[in-house]
Formats: sequence, structure tokens, C-alpha cells
Amino acid sequence: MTTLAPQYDPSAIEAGTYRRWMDSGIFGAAVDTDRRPYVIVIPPPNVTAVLHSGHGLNNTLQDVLIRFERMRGRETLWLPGTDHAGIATQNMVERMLKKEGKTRQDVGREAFVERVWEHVHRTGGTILEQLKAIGCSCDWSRTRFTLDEEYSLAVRKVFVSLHEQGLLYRGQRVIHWCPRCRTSLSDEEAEFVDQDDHLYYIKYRLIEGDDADDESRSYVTVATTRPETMFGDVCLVFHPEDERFQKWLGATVEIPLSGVRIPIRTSTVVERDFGTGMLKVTPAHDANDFDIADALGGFERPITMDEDARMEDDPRVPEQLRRLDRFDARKKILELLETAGQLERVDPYSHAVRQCYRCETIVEPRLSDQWFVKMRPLATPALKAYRDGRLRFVPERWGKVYEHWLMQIRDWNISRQLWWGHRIPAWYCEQCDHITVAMEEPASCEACQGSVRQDEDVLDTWFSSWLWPFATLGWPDETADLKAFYPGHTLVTGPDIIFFWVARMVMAGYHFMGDTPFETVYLNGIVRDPLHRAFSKTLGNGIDPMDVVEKFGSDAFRFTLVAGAAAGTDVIMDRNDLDGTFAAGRNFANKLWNIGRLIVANLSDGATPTGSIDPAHLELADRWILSRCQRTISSATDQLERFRLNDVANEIYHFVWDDLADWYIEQVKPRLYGNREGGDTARGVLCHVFETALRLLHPIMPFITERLWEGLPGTQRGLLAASTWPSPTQEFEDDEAENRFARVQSLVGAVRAVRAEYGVAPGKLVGARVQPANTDALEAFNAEQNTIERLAKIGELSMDGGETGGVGAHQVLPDGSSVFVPLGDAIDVERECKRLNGELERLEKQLSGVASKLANENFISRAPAEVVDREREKERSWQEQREALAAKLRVLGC
RNA sequence: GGGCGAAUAGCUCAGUUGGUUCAGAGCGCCUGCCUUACAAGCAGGAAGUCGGGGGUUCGAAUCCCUCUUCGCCCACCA
Repeated sequence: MTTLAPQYDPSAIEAGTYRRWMDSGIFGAAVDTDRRPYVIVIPPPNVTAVLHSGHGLNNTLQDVLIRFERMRGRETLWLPGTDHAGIATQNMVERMLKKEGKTRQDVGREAFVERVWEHVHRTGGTILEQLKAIGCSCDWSRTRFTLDEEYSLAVRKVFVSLHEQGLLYRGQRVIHWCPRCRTSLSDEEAEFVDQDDHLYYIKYRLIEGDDADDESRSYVTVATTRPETMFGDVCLVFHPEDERFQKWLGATVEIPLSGVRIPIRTSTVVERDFGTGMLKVTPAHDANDFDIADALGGFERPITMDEDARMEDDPRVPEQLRRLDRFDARKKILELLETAGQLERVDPYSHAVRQCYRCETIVEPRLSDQWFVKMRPLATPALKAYRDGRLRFVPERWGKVYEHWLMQIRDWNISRQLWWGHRIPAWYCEQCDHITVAMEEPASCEACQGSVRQDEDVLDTWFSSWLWPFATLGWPDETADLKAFYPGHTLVTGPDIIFFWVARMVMAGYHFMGDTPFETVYLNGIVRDPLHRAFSKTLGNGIDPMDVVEKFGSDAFRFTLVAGAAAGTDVIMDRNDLDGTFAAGRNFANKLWNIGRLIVANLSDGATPTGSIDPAHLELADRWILSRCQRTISSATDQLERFRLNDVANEIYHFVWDDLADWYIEQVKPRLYGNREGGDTARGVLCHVFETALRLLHPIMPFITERLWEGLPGTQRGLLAASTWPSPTQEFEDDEAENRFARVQSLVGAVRAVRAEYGVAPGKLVGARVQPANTDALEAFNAEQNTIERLAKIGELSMDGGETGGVGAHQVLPDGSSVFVPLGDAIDVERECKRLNGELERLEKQLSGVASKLANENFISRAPAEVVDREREKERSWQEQREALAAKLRVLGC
């Protein structure tokens, strides 16, 4: 046992404590055990990420669950790792290159990928070290990376199997194209953002017949938000039942500026009330238009913009517009249309456009060849799992979001035109049309033995992360890990990736493993600033968890997050007020520390070994705290099982601070000091209760509890992290003791209130006479004399002081009993009267001031209403104060 | 356009099946205390028409309707 410093210094113990856990190997999961497994896979952070508060919250919650289940005796596996995060990481390295004035094309694919690996090897995995700093008890021996060689094998295996099963195909579709990242994106990666925009009404010249190139031309007006796409138009369509346009069915119009001629057709997709009721169809640059043109049949799909979203160098595009960026082109086109008199009007129009989720560039719909996964067959079991209750969400409402998405799921574009990621295992024949899909590079084309070249693209990052729960365990091999730890149990993540990741993991889990990868999805909230904005790098409003750990300790950080975040609710943190934000956790850690110090200081001589408390010697306060302790155990266990982690934190907090520190410890102090009667019992109970509190608190505050645990007496107690969660039993539950102690508390509270009110000096004893409301209460009070006297010994209260009748104050207790607190001997009545009279005088002066103000017509009529109200409020509160003072003076008889 | 959520003390938020325990917590504020575990503390205190309105009920912060204000998600009216 070592001595403890008066103030808790987390930095002095945390690193060493973590090392002891690591050395003991308790974070490692064993496969050869009878214990029931409990598995969480970490949401793998980007390999180049540094820890932010969101990670802090997410991983703390996981660690709380893991440590809780570990202490409950389950074989826990918390599997850590990182994600290669295709676009994000590639962008990061591209930005680095840019500083050197280079692009990835300049350095070439191989050198670029080499460069990314270098970066990953140099700075990657920083975040994992930071997770250790906040106490995460992952099984680090099983750390995985989504680009590990074994992991890549799983990814290829999945690609090949899906292909064999007919669930994977290469198709030409209009996909979301990010011209900045120069890659296609899935629907989920192209997020909606509202934009104030314009609707342009453009006049297409009507060609009456083949030879109608005369001046009797009329126009058809079409509304569009993207005039720059019009060179890719293949027809105009209106609703087949729209009377207005019937006469033009089959007619030909000319695309403005380019003069390309296109027909007018019909489609039921058209909304008659929108725009002019006439829609331009651009199959290569709009997904809907693609479908319309496809349904009509027989149209080309001209691509009129290149990969950088510049107007294509193509005969369809007027020469002066070629190579222009799409938005510059739009401006130019509008000018030209205006000049030509073909811009009928421009309406303001706000709508949602899609942008790249990584760089926020507006995406351009673009026709291209991509690999797609047929999702509907995969979605079916994932939906069923939710509906059958095999998979549940906390909070429940997210389940509906999950369900809705799966019901309207569309095929998943998994090709990315990037260099960083899993290269698509498909090889194209140079001679024939055959595509060879295989685990390893084929020597030649399967069909014709021609030479082959591999697909240039890589796979969507999420195409590897959706395998995380089983690919990390060695799949497709039938490893011992896989057998032992699949399916897992809880997934803790943010609601923002329900579609990207959660739903897809469930689909992959059922498809490849035949079971859900986890039973419960716990969605944590988002960490926000005081203006409720999410933390972001660009806003600079975030809090670096490492700063907090350094300043207040990991436990303060963790406690604040856990206590402050009910499931699914956001956590507010103010980077400009770290002290305020983390006060609860920091103060609580210090409180624990000092309870520990008191115990250590008083336990050295003759502590009763924990667990051998003799019921016969227990006093009321002992029975009370043991009962409260037992209830806290039951309740905390229950709340933890229901994922109400904030309730767990707050309940233990109040038990430790209010019950243990403020009442029990104050009550037993007299027994603790020296060799008093009952001292050993008090020490035994105190030790037991505190030890229990440490166990309960350990999952939330692992460092300080481990250190304090180490300081408690008892040989070979081992690590708290490897110890057990207190079992919820009824052993010490004692309603009677709780009720009776509650009466003591109310009595003591009443006396304290009187003391504060009348300025009784600290340390000065006052007496109290209780007139119990009924015989039950009378008995109870008589039985509690002992306890009350104990409290009296700390200098606040005695039951025998004071004269009946004399000067004193009455207080009514919740049970109806009344307390009389004689004050004659405790205060200098004369002086107190003088003081109170002085106060009263001052109040009267203030009151007459405000009264005359309020009587002043000018004031009432001219001053702003809220000022008048404020004065009225003042008057009211001063009048109340006057009443209170008068009452006090009456009590004191002056 | 559809859906979900939120509105409770100055601030950030709890409040589970409608009922003594419901009007709470932390921070902040006011008063008094350096009491031998802790001033990162102790004791006491002020502070809220539970967003507005209506309804159900013996009883509503809680259930229903409606309005207002915010936030999020989904969506092929270009």
C-alpha cells in the first residue's frame, strides 16, 4: 500500500496502469474456454485519422460494455483495427502531393500507391495508440487493417462468390461522378444538400417538317436547372395525356446553339405541372433520363462532359464551349441563349443537389461502366432479422430507418476510379469480350486464351468494411477465432453510417456466414459545440481528447461522456470552457481519490477483512449504506443490460458522493478515529462499500478505480480489471433501515437549515426537540437517538441542548413531525436582532424607492414594459424577503 | 414531397408503464464556512405556467389533436 497524494494526479498513474493491464494479458480473448463469449468489433477508424471527440465517445462506450462483460465473467473480445478509407486517404496524400506541385497522374499509379503506403506506415495507427490513452481494452494482438493481405483475400473471395452467384455484374449506368476526386460514388456517398438555384426556361426551335427551315418557326419551352447538359439531349418528352402538346407528338426540335435535331416523344414519368410540362431527356447525364430513354428505346447516349466535368471536345458541343468547366459553360450558354432570344425566363428555384461526401464537390451524373452488386436478394434476410427481433437497435427508432432503407434498396456501385484500395479482381480479354473474375491473376482469358489486363478500378471502401465482423476473424478459412467469436454481440456506432456500414454488415453476415454479425446496434449521439454544430476541422470547434486527458485525466473524460450521453442523444462540449465541460468527471475523480485517502489513512490498524461483517454489530447507518449499496448494484446491473449507460454513471455517482461520502462517512467518522467502539465494524463496512463502488465504477473510470483498488488492504487482490462485477443479490437490502435513516436525514437537514438561516457559528452545538407526528414516528426517533448523536459529534447537533419554549425555530419534517431548535444558547440573540433589524431597514428603504418609482406615472408610461416588469419583480422579491425577516425577528422575540 | 426527432432552471440535459418518491441533475449564481479525505470541498439558498392552444382522465412534463420554432434523414418534379 502506497500513500496517496492529496490531489488526484491522473498523469501520474494512467500510463503505468495501462501497462499493467497489458502485461497481464487480460485484454486478450481466448478461444479454448467454457466462458460465454462477448464480442464487439470496433468501427475501424480511418488509418490516418487522429482521435477526435466522436471517436472518444464511441470507443469509451464500447470499453464500458466490454469491461462490464469481462467483469461478469464472459470471454470478451474487442477487436480493434483500422480502415484504409479509399477516397479519404487518397485525398489526403493527393493534398500532400499538391503542396509539392504534383498530381497523382504526375507520379503514376505505382509510385502513388507506394507513397500512400509510406504515409500509412509512418503516421497510420496513431489513433490506436490514442485509444490506449483513453483506456480502451482492445485485444491488440488481433489488430486488423482492411488492406492486410489476409483481409484482401476475403475481399476478393466475396467479389468472386457474388459474381458466381449472379449477384455481381458490370453494367453501363448513370452514376454519381465526383469530378474532383475523379471517381464514381455510390448513392449513399452522394449526399443531398439544399441549394438556392435557378430554373432556366429554354426555347427549343420546332422544325415543322424536313424542309421547314424557314422563318415561320415556333418554339417549345423546356425548364431545366442544368442547361449545360442540353447538348446530350436525345429527345423531349411530355406526358401522354397532356393535351397541350399532343399536336407536337413526333415533331422534331433543334437543340439551341448546337442545332442537333431531336424528336418529341411521351413518357408517363413527366409531371405535367412542373416547369412547362415538357422535359428534356439527357440519358448520359441524368439517371432518370437514362431510364426514360431506355424505355423509349433506340436512342444514343451521348456523353458531353469529360471526367473533369468540362464540356467534351465533341461535335455535339458548340466549338466555343468545348473544354469549358461545367459551371463556366452554364454561364456562357445562358449568355448565348439570351442573345439568341432562346432564354424565355429564369425562375429562382431551391432544390437539393448531391455532393461528394468526402470533398463536397457537386457530383455530376455520368454514364459509365461500373461494377454493381444486386442488393435486393441480400437485403431480404437482413430485413427479416430485424423484423424477427434477431437484430435490434438502441434507441429503437433507428430500426425504422434501417428497415426503410432496406426496403427501397438499389444496386450498389462498388467501382471507384481510385488507386488506393482493393484492385477489382476482374480481367478483360484483349481479344474477346470475356471478363475473367478470379481470386488470382489468370495467365490468360478463360474463354479464348487471349492475353488479359486487370480492371483499373478499385473497390468502394465499404465493400471491404462490410466484411469486418468475419474477415477480421480469418474468414474464408474456418479458423478457431471464427468459430469462437462469430456471431458477435454489440455494435456501437454512429447513426450516420447505418446505411454505409451497419446494414451492409448485416447483409454480408447473413449471406456469407448465415447469421447476423451482432444482436444489438447501439447508436451513440454526435458530439457538438454549444451552438449545436457538429465538430469539424473547418470550423475548428472540436476538442482534442488528448488535451482533455492531459488536463483532467482519461477517467474525467470518460465519465463526462458516459454520464452526459443518453443513448442516441448528442453530447455538447465547449472547447472554450474545458473546465466547465469536464467538471463533473474531474470533480468526481477527485472525490473518489479522497475517499480512498480517508480509508487508507484509517484502515491501517485492524481493518475487518471484507466479507466478514458481523450482522450483529451493524448499526443503523451501516445497515443503511449496505442496503443502498446493494440497490445500486441491482440498478446499475439492470441499467447496463438495457444500455442505459448514462443512468449507470449517474446512479453510481450519486451513491458514492451523496450516500457514501456525505452521509455514511460523516456518520462513521467518530467510530473511525482511534480505537472506538464499533470501529472495526465501521471499517469493514466502509471498506466493503468502497470496494463495491470501485468495481461498479471500473468500466466507466478504469484508471483511478484500478489505482485505488491497489491501495485497499487485502493480499493478492490482483487487478480490478480482472476482478468481478458485484453480484446483484438481496442480501443487504433493508427497507426498514432506509426508511429510518431517511428520517434521520430529514431531521439533520432541518436543523442545518435553521443553523444556516440564523447564522449559528460552525462548531457551535444546538439542540433539537422532536415532536413526532405519531407513535410510529416517535418510536423511530427514539430508536435513532444513537445515530443522531453520532452526527452530533461532528459538531452540528445535539439532542439534549436547549430549553423548551425559549428562543428558537420550528421546522416541519416530511413525515409531519416537527422539530424545535432552541437558539438562545447558540447565538447572541441581541446581536442577531440588531443585524436583522439593520437588514430590514435597508430593505424598507429599497422598497420605498421602488414603490415611488412604480407610483410614478411617467415611469409607468414611458419606460419599456420589461423594465417596469423588472421593477415589479424586484418589489415582489423584496416584499418576500421582508416577510421572511419579520418572521425571523418574531422567532427571536425582538 | 415523405418520415423521424427535439422544445423542461441562466447554460447543457435527465425524467422508462400517466399517480406519494415529479418538477430533477451537473455547471453557473447567492450566503456562510480553509470542520484533521477532499476549497476540484462542506452546509444552506434563489431560480422553471415543463414551447403555445385544445382534448382524454379523478389525475398529464408524460397520452391524443393542433400550431410555432429548430434539427436530422429519406425522395427520380427535370
